Amino acid sequence: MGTANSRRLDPAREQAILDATLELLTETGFDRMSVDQIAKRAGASKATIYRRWAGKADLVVDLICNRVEIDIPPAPDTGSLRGDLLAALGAICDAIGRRQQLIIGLVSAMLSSPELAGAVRDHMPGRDLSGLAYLLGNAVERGELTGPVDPRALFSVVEALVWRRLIVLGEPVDDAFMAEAVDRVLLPLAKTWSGSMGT
Amino acid sequence: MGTANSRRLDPAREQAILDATLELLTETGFDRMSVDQIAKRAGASKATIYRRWAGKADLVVDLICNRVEIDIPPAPDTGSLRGDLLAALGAICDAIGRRQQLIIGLVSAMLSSPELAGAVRDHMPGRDLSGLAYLLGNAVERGELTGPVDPRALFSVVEALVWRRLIVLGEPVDDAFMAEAVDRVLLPLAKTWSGSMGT
Amino acid sequence: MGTANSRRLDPAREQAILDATLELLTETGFDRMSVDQIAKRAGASKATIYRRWAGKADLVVDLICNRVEIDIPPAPDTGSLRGDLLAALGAICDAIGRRQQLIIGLVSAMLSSPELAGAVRDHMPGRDLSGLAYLLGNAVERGELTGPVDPRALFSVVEALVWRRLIVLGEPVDDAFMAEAVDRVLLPLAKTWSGSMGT
Amino acid sequence: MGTANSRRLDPAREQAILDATLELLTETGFDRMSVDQIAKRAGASKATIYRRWAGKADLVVDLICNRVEIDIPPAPDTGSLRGDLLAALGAICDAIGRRQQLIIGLVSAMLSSPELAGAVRDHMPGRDLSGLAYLLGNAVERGELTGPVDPRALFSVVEALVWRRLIVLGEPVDDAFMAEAVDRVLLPLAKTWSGSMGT
DNA sequence: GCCTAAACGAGACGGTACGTCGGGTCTTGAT
DNA sequence: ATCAAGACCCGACGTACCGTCTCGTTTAGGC
Repeated sequence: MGTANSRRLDPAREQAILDATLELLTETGFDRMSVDQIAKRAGASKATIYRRWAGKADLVVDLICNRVEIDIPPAPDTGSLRGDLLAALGAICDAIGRRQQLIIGLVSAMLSSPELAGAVRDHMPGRDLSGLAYLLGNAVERGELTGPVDPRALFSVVEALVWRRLIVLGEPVDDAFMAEAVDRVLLPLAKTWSGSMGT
Repeated sequence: MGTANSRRLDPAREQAILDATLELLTETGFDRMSVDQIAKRAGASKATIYRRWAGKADLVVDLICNRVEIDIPPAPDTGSLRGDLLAALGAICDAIGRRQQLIIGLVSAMLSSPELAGAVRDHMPGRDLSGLAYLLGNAVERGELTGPVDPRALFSVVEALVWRRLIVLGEPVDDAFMAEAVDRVLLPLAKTWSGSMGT
Repeated sequence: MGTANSRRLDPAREQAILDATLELLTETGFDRMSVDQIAKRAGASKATIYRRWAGKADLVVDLICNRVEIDIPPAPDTGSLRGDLLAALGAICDAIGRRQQLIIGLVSAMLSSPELAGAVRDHMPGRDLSGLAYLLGNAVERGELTGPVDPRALFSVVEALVWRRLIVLGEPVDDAFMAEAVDRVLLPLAKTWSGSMGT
Repeated sequence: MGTANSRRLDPAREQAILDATLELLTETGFDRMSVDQIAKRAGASKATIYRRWAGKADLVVDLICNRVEIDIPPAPDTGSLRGDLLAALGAICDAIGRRQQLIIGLVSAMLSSPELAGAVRDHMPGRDLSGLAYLLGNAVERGELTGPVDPRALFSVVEALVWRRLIVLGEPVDDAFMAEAVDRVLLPLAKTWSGSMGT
């Protein structure tokens, strides 16, 4: 019944190792998680791990960049720009909140080695901004915005606010945060940008 | 000949250790820097280090929070809000840019232990925002802003953008970044906020 | 094109493996020689090795006991007992000297597992002592010995002296050694034993 | 109460490690004994072991060469050369028999690395042959030997016979062995040698 | 000017994790 | 059916670092 592939690294082992890493990363964090623990929990051997990844940091980076899907659910359409933004931000924050420990692990790994950080930035796939674009398009149609707004620009601000909240302030991305972010920053910016142009 | 104080921890040793830490942190980063290296370079003993600080992370935190002065030079007054904001942001980015490695070390230390992160947040003193407040006040007087703007709120956005740039993007805080931050984010927000109220 | 026998363990593979083992054993010694190396050099697979032998030690033991013929050339007949003994010992030492590394490997393997050591002792076939017997017989006929001498007993002493030289002293079995062994030990013992009885 | 020496490697730890090594070597043999086991049983850390010795082989060699005294009890004086030789050989075999496992470990270590083997041979202190010399002297006085006999030469033969018994034959050095060794080899040689000269 | 007590450098120590290597088993695809 | 290729588990290896501890020395400050 063995499903092991010969000649090729066995994908089943790979998955077991990634699963174990995910669990341990969530439970104990990056620093306190050892490669031996991962191997033991995955029922794997350390050699099997090092055959695929260069080390703990590399493993975690691969895990988060390529295996864990930061799936942000589809567009919300609540009838108002503010509601849509809140819903979208809520979805993002939800996804992040459930993986807060993971993200901290990722940052730890990136800080461990600059080369790795570069790899993360390259492989971190261009996030799907279609939801945000759709939402902003709706607002234009509704007349809430006078012109198009670049979703990438808006997202970069969202990203900045979320990271500051998590890393610098160390506080959760809760409703209060979201409300303030939308009302004080995102809505004003969207309206301003839509006035001139949407680069 | 020695200037060491008996009965009291010798401040000269402390300084030597902090200096060595600063050097090594800048040269090699947090992870690759070992306490033994610090001790050797400071001509100190590990015991002397551990007599004062709880560990590597604690040492780095203390170094950055209490010893390295993030001195943001005084207000600029260039005649326009945009110029003032650019100048102020430039000063901040300058101070940060010269200590980029340090800041990454600080983040590493904070991620290493949540308790420590809390300590950092508590001791990271409320930054001196008088310069920013002064600058915003001038803009009101000049008529560029229609009402008062909370410097803390504006600073939190600045902070968010800078951190994203450094940690997430891994790019330097250069002129292009500053110009975009001011023109696309800070000025719009300041104007919007000054219109309604100055919370 | 291949000469490989299907359906039966291919003797050619066996020989290639043994050859590679012999080479590596001679070059690097027992400990430093790995099964992977053997496989690679033989152009064989580890599975093929373990299909035939129980392990590294077993392989080496088989190699030395059954494959490498410790061929001691025929009787010399130099006209005197001393000359004959020297010639016979010379032949033995020659055969051993050329395989010194091998023998050390054998001892390593035996020390690795007592069970194996037993196997070696059982399979190390009663060496062909006919040459020695012939030589001793000649000496009796010549009158150099007053009675028969058990060649096995004499050989066991020879064996002991040779092993001590190789393992304990770590010195080669050269002419000086042989001369001393014959003159100081073997000849006296042969003469003594022939006097009383020939057990 | 701590007896630890600062600035210098603590002899107490050294002894604990050597004791543990001795135990494990006797219990499980050289190959099956791991450095981790030694460390655990000694209540020491692997670093402490590697601070002193270059590896497992080096440790074992040092243990046997410099720490375990192969104490051969004093001269016997039984009234006859045969009795004296039997008693002396008995003492040697006793000492060896109780450390058979150790000796096999030593040989394993020596075979592991030729450099080490050299070190052993150099540091293996010139055994105390005064007992044997005394015994042979007594035999001359008694008239059992007609002239002096070199104890070193006789000992080298003893050594050879004992090693062959242990390593090649893998049999214990028991009474039967001793009797045969004395009657068939040692006594004849001693008598022969004493006849001509005692070099 | 001694005497005591603290702080110091030096560095050994127990631990834990690292990344590597070798032995022996097993599966796959090709011959 | 046997083979090469090589992935796999296991467990040992030797190294590095952390944070603790103990030495013997230096340096003040109180007598």
